[in-house]
Amino acid sequence: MNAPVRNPKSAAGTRSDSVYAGLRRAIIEQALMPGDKLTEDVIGERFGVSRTIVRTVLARLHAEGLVDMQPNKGATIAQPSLSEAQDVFEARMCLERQVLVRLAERVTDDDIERLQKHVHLETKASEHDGPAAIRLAGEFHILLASLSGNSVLARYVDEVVSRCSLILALYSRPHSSDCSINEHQQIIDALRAGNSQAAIDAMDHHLKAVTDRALLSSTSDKHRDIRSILDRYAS
Amino acid sequence: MNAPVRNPKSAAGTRSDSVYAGLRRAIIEQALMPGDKLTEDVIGERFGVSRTIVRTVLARLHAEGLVDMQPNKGATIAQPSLSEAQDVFEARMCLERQVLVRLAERVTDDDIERLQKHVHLETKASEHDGPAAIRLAGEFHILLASLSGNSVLARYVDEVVSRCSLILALYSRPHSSDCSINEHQQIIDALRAGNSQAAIDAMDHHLKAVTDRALLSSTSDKHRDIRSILDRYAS
DNA sequence: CTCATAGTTTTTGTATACAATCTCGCATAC
DNA sequence: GTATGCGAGATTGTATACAAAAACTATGAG
Repeated sequence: MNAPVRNPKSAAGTRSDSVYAGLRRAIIEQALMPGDKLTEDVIGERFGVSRTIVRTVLARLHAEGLVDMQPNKGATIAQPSLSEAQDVFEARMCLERQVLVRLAERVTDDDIERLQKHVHLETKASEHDGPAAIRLAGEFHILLASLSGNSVLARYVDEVVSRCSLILALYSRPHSSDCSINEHQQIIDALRAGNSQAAIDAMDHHLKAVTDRALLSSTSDKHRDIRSILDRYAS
Repeated sequence: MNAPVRNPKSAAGTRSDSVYAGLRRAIIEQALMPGDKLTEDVIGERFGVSRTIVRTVLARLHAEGLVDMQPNKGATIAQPSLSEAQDVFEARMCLERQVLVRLAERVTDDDIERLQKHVHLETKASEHDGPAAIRLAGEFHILLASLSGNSVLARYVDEVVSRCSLILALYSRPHSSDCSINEHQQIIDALRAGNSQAAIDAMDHHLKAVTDRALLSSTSDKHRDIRSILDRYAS
């Protein structure tokens, strides 16, 4: 039923990793929308694991701010309030600035090339694959953070970027990526030139543009059936 | 066996919260030392809960970087490498600066008073209660972050400060608090005067002093028996 | 028609059972 | 004496069982 994936990545559980990855991707790509109910049985059934595993995964996603949990009422995709959203953006700005400060003084040609390659990927995906484009836009920032060489910074950036996907799903037009690829290119160019201040300015401008897109749209339907969606992410 | 604590705090589980709090405090106060084995059965027995609960708690502590987990080998109190330690300190510096930037422009007299009260607590504890002094020193920074009004910042500061306790346990003299109370007072004074730059400078100096205390001492014994320690934290 | 209510079904919280894996001691060979 | 296997016991990974709580449905009163 499920491929015997061996992902010797990091955490405790072993089988939970694939469920975690799938669910997370579904959220990031905005296939699952804020407010959607995450029933343990449903997820377990679709991914071919028991509730024990699902529960671990949901707790993890909750810790990252991607799902809300209420005692005795279960889990839903998080619906950050406007104030939470602002907090996330401010923290993100602070963290990504530090990433650029580090990168400016230690980025290698190899790093630049990887970044450039990623932007090409983004460009390609932007033309036909909506969901992947959203994910890739975020992953550019995650790649930056990971290249910075500070694992703590990398983890936190990963988290805030993911939460931003959620925020955009809530407050912006549906399926909008949170990044114009052009601005990513500007950051790379500034880094290549060794101009840390320009890179930071570009990032500031970039994130400010994203923040301003808060326009409050639909709060989603009552009880969507997530079964068919999960199937696409249970690979 | 266990007090029926009702802690309607935040997360998913209900009973797990008290185990989480107890275990966390034991780590912060350096009663449990880096490397100590955290056997699920032992913890469950001491806290009067099943392994299911313990497992949730350990996963949560792992996500926060306080415990290491290896597949099929279980959990131990985290032993951050020197490089991880540096990453934590750098992230902490970055986050706490932002906290002060925010505080400088919105701190109230009431906030100042709470901070001042906390430092008094620290002073009192420093004279007789070693473990509590360590915890209170960290909690000063957590209080600062929570007063900043940014929940994301607050959560991350909480995390890095906790990890710093661990780092100090590993690399500094045993039972040393990571803060001289005097420096906390300087930060309060700067905030009271509305001098944000002075506050940030004081914080920079403060954290730099902490960072420099990395001196690498003992890596702890092979297999300590944590049972008696847990009893003190299973209240 | 709206509201309240009782009973049924669904879903969550927790404990426990069982298999897979690891640890450690002990015997044996070299 | 050191190293190599082997086996008993301990520990973890996962599924399942069961009780408590919530959600839903349908019925009846006003």
